[in-house]
Amino acid sequence: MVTRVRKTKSVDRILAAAAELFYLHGLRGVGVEQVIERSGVAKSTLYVHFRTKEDLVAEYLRRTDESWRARLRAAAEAAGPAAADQLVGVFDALVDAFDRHGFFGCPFISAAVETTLDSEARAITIQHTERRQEWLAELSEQAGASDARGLAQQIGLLIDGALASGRLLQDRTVVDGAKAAAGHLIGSHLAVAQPTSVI
Amino acid sequence: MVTRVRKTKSVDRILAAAAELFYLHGLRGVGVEQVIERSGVAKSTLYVHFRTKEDLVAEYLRRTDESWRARLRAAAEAAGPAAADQLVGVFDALVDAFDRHGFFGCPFISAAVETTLDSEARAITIQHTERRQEWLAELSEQAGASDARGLAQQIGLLIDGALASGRLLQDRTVVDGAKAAAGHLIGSHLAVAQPTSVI
DNA sequence: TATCATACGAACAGTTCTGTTCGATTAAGC
DNA sequence: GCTTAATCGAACAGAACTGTTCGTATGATA
Repeated sequence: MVTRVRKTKSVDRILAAAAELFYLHGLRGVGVEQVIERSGVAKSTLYVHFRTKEDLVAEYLRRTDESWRARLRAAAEAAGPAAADQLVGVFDALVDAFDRHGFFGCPFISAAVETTLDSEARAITIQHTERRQEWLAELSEQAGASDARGLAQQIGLLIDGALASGRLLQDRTVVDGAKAAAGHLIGSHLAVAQPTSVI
Repeated sequence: MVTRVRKTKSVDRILAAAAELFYLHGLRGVGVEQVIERSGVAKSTLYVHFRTKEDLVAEYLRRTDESWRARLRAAAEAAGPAAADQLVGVFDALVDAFDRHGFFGCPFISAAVETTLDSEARAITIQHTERRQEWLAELSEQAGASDARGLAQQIGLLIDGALASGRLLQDRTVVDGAKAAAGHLIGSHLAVAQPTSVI
């Protein structure tokens, strides 16, 4: 049992170090040497748990997929019961991320750039995006948008744009701008669905 | 004179090859060896014209800055004389880019991920974005937006989002979605400025 | 024809990176 | 106390990458 605990600790320390480093410097900007130094494990230990660096990257992305979508969901739910409010609330997750540790984008922006077309990493990244979009489309539908997938796509664009620009400019107003834009877009889509409200 | 021509040809061939390769595989995903193989020049020739790989990357980004902004401008002007139409027309540049050679994002999304904070490449990238935003803000002001910088920022988010998502998903509908979203956002901003039009 | 800049090509140095190997060590379970 | 699984550490192999060097070739100009 305790052996199990030790084993888990090693893997977790590796993945925690990898997450920090990959997040800051990108997938290709971090070598396994840096990961082992930061995590404090021996290189041979790392290669016991991960066959290649690619495997490590893939596992890192899998974990990040879940935690990142969980954060988006949590931010949405914190915005209240109305689906329209939740769609706007999603952006509070970006605000939080920015305030917590500067802003280096969600790791999937990096992954979209730094992975080859045929890699497992890219497959995971695409799946992450699709899951996110599916969820945003559900929310959009609950909010009463006539073109739920279209609204979801536009909100997704704002999220990705904020992550990319935020990383580059290190300017938190982009996140606020994204949130405001989302509000406008949701308003536009619902106005079409419920013509009574505006026109 | 002819020596000048030859010299220019070498540099241009190097930069053309670099542009293609960097665009497809990212800055860190391309080695100088690949650049010289593709351009057909000797390695020593490359290092005559560029002191380091970093210098090559910087020059590549400088040229791309100009050509990319020129394309955005051309697409905007092709949309007609009205500033509001031009703001929407900007996205036709993305449509064109997608149709021409698949879609791998503008190189500055890659550069935002793959450059270190203190690099010249990042400085050029930031400057590129600022110039683009300044221009978008001018257009927004001409269109009569009350918060021109705010509108420009939101349009910029859509552009960057489309570039990032488009690269990942290879789906051209994201560009159409971005364009539609821009239309909505411009409408919202102008509605505030000119209350007579909607409410 | 002599000169000068440009480019070539091929070898080489030095670093960094991924991945391997293996004997020594630690600690928990029986 | 013995066994077993996990870890360590340190060396090593092999590849890839950046950057250098230098003798040679080419071609335009004077």
